[in-house]
Amino acid sequence: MEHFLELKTTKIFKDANEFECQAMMFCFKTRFKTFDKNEIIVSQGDELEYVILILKGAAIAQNIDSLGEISILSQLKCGDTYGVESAFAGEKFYKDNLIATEKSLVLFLNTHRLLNPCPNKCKRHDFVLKNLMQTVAESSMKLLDKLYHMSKKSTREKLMSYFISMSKKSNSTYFEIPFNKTELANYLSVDRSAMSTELSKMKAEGLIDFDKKQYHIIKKEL
Amino acid sequence: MEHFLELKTTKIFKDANEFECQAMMFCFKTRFKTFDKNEIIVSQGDELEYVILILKGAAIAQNIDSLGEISILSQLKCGDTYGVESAFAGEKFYKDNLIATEKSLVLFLNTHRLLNPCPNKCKRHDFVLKNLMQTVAESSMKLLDKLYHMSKKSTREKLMSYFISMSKKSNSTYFEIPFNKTELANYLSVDRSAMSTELSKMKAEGLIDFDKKQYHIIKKEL
DNA sequence: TCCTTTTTGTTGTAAAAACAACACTTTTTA
DNA sequence: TAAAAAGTGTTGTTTTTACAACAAAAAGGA
Repeated sequence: MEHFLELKTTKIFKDANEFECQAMMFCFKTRFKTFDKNEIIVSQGDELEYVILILKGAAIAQNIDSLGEISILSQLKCGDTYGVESAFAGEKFYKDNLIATEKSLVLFLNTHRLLNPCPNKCKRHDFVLKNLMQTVAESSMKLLDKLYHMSKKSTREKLMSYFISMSKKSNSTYFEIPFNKTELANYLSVDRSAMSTELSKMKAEGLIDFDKKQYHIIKKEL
Repeated sequence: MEHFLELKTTKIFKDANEFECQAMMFCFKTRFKTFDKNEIIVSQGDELEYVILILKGAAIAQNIDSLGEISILSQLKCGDTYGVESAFAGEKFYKDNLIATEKSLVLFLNTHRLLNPCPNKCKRHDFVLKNLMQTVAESSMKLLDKLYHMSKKSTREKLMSYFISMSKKSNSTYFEIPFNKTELANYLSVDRSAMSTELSKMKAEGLIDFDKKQYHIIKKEL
């Protein structure tokens, strides 16, 4: 089957064998399509007919607000989906432009077929739904985490909140974060240079230590 | 059937008739329980065995971090659920204390029964899952909205971003918001008095007008 | 109705963050 | 490997925000 290897690595289809995948491609009226760098995968405001699954490459979701300002809301990697929440929430249109940031292979899954009972009663359909549910739930919890850090007043508190949560996840005061400094500042919605200054202060005060993406919480204080 | 009227008003069970509800109470190993004001419904760190559905009353989810600081993460009303995202994401423990803020009636639904195929193959089980999926997706989109507003740098931008989004939802420059000023400040994570000052300025500059919870965008500018 | 509580707007001050500009380092890629 | 690009830390300045304290208005309860 075409692209089975890529499907197998995604959270959504990880449980299914080649035959089942093949069958589900019909269930979900899927189609594969490749996009070049900077090509638009879906456009903000277009009818939400398909949920998107990135199989190769990467993409960004960018939103243009009514003041004309562009903001990048998320970065999608292999295995990531776009539009699932919107589809399940009953939205009719895409909320963002989805743009390939490199040559990408994308799978389109028909939202109607996804949301409604499978006409073929295929066994694996329920697993896919459960997997989708899991990814939605996980992304929701990630949003909650981010919100929790961002709701802190000062940059230092935002940083500490994030570090403590990362420290908990790795069960150690030593941990690695998935961001460089610039990305961390974006994640926490603070000015990069101001954050850099604060990090240096915290290091000087002996609260934390860090090198590249490696961090160490020494004292849990503010 | 006991408490059918309350169940019927929730998003989760809205599709089901009394007989089906009755059947599902067995499927999900549910139990009803009443709580007095300030009683703890579930405790942070306890095993996540049940998803909670508030049928009467109200509750708050409060989180105590490792610095001992308490923060209120959400306020639950009738029909609201707690723990669904955690359950579907495979979390093992409750992330917060859930505390009744008034005399409340609560339904507990067994997470294992919810997540796995129904042994009774009851017809409505899938609808409940779909409804749950919808509520999770909707709450996820609400979080995204909030995050979008909060990521703006200045208080004025946060306010404008929120107002524009509320205006879009009601298809009018006149709209009502679900918050009083204090609650709005909490929602946007800004200081109430600073926000009050900013609102007054915006009114004086002729950008917006407001009275109580009624707002009007006059000019979409900053 | 009156009294109490909550909500709201205002002000001044202190603290913090954004911003801009720069040098230096690391990473990428041609 | 050299050149270009991206990332990082530092500084000083300006702007914004948080904080605190208060009075007035509105809402709720007895």
